[in-house]
Amino acid sequence: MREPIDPLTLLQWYDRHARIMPWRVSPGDRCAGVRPDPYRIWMSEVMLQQTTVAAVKEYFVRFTRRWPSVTDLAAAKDADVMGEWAGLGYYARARNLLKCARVVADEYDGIFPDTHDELLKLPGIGPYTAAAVSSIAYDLPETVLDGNVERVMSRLYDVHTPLPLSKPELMTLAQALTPQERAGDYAQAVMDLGATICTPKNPACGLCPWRDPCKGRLAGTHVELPKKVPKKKKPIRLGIAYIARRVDGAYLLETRPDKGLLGGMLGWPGSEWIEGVPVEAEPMKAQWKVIEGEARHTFTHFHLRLIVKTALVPMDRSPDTGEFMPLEEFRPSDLPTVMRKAFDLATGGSKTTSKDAPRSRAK
DNA sequence: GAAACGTGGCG
DNA sequence: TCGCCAAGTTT
Repeated sequence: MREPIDPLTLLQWYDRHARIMPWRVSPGDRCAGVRPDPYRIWMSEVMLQQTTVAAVKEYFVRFTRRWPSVTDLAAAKDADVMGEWAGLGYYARARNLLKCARVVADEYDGIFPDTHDELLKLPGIGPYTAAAVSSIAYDLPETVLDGNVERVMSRLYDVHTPLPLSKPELMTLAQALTPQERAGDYAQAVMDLGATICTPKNPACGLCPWRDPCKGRLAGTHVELPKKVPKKKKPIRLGIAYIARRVDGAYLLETRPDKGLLGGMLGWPGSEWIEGVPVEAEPMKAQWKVIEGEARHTFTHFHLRLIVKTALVPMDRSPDTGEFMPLEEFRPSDLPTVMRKAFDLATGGSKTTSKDAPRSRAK
């Protein structure tokens, strides 16, 4: 061991190579005394849970423009927050985001707590996010252990124990490296390293500030680390979605229950999604017509093939399930992606991806 | 500890 | 087409 693994080496790399993000205070500005806004750090960290930076950026800008402070967010309507989150996935995050904002506004005077333990009590904040907010927003020497840090530590110390069994060991190693000074920049630096240099495939070891002391690279095993327990294969489920349009243009929609898949989101009424043949579940009496093709979508633990049926219904008939939403209140972008795919199939392939179009009237 | 929980990009 | 992966948390 000729050369110790030094956090300062990484900080120097970060000073030159830090990525620019809408929520980030660059190391230069940080040095000049600029402090990050804990509200923005918290929001970015929740959005970044299991989600790529590229996907998050747009949502982050949109959310913080619409709700600039935690008290603004706490006062928002549930449906507005869920609609704004639509498309980002893992919708329990949006429900917990709002819950957390209301707790911070009501019980913490609108100020996020700074300690790991206190942050951990808040909805939607687990060990990673608590450490991220504590270190990045408040510069306390907490250690973040996300997928990037797991990969970097596994390679740096040539850990062959598979995840998630190796987590405690990786945490110990990561904590030992965490500096007392510049803890926030250091946390972001390890994650930037993992995201841009120490990548899952084709790591750019030639550019790595920790190239020389890296035990995995020395052993030649780095590319196969971290080891992971094999994943299960995804079954295929089938379902039917019903898209009813009233003659005045209103669509029949339902708000899904808070628990479970797509909880709290807007969606088309439909059958259960099961591995066998789905049972018809028409939300109202009508001339239902099958649309040719199917909407395909993959969730975390199953593939879905969704048959879509449509109907045009008169004004004087009420549904058994769901409610008609006036055309001027309906934005396809408020739907989770699978529901938007069903809508696109029903309306003839025109893609509806933009959140830019405002509701034609607010009320 | 295991399973549930979304989505899009990439090889 | 398909599996892997991305700044995890909750139950």
